[in-house]
Amino acid sequence: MPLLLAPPPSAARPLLALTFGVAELNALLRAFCARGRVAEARALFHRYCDTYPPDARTFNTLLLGFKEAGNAQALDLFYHDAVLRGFVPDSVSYCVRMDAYCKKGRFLDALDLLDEMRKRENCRPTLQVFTTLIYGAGIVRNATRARQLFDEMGQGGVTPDRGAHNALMGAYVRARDLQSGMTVMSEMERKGIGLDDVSYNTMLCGFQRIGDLEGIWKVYSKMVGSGFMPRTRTTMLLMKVFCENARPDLGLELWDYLLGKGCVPHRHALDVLVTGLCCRGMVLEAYRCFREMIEMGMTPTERAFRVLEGFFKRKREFEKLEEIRQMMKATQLEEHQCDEEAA
DNA sequence: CTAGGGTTAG
Repeated sequence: MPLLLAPPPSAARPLLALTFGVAELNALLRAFCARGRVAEARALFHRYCDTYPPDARTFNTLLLGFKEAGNAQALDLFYHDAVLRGFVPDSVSYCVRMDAYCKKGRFLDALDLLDEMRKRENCRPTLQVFTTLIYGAGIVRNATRARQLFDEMGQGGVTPDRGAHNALMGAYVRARDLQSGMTVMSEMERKGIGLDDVSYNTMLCGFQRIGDLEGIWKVYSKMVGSGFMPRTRTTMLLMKVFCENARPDLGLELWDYLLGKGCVPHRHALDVLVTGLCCRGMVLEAYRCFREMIEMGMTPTERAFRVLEGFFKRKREFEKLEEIRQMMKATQLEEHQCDEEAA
């Protein structure tokens, strides 16, 4: 769709002229960038930059837009053009550019920017800047450098937070040093920095990749022990690992844990669990979970239904077969009614 | 909502 550039609010409409300024322009640019329409954002910028003199936020918003679009080249072009217009980059500008480089594996280029920003009066490396670089070191599998940056941050008076620890942990995991990753995790606990879904997911992913079920179990036990509620991604990872390694009993345990906490697992978690349980002959347990999902007011996927249906047929459990068919029909009907009410 | 940390292997 072609971009329609409306003329700026004219003097004949003073109310609009008063309420639209650089802050509104920035919000507009952000809205376009957030939808991946950064080219249009840039066009808007060029169209209005004379009417509403841009501030640092304007430039940084566009830099961020290019970064999120994965377009490091356009980002560089825009950046240098902005500098020619008199833009003075701040910590945020540097951070965004560094992150764009890091995500492209250009860690050394990002480090050059660190040197450059240190020479400037108006900015210092911030928590986000260090975290970005630690992450960047991890991308190029340089865990040693990641650690150095982490220590350097503390010496520079910037206290590493949960995100910085997670970035360091991720760097160790990428470098296949799971042991050091676990040490970081313990450090976080010792310092009273709570672990979050990113922390758990980082380590679990690492152990999964090298096929270390013991490691998975260690992290999982830690998670359950502290009463943490995993988010969808982590739940799915655990469910798959358990069920695909002939341990649907552990998957069932996870299921019960989540329900015990009042959490409603994702529908696909049930797919994996039902399949895993049925394949190990635990059809009644699969049926129980299927029922529980319906009792929570959710409709299992067609896939979960088909799997369970198939096993009941095979076992000639015609009563149960009929029961789940009815349950499925009832919830689908209910959903339909909800849709209609919403419409 | 102007910035950082997780997903993916062959």
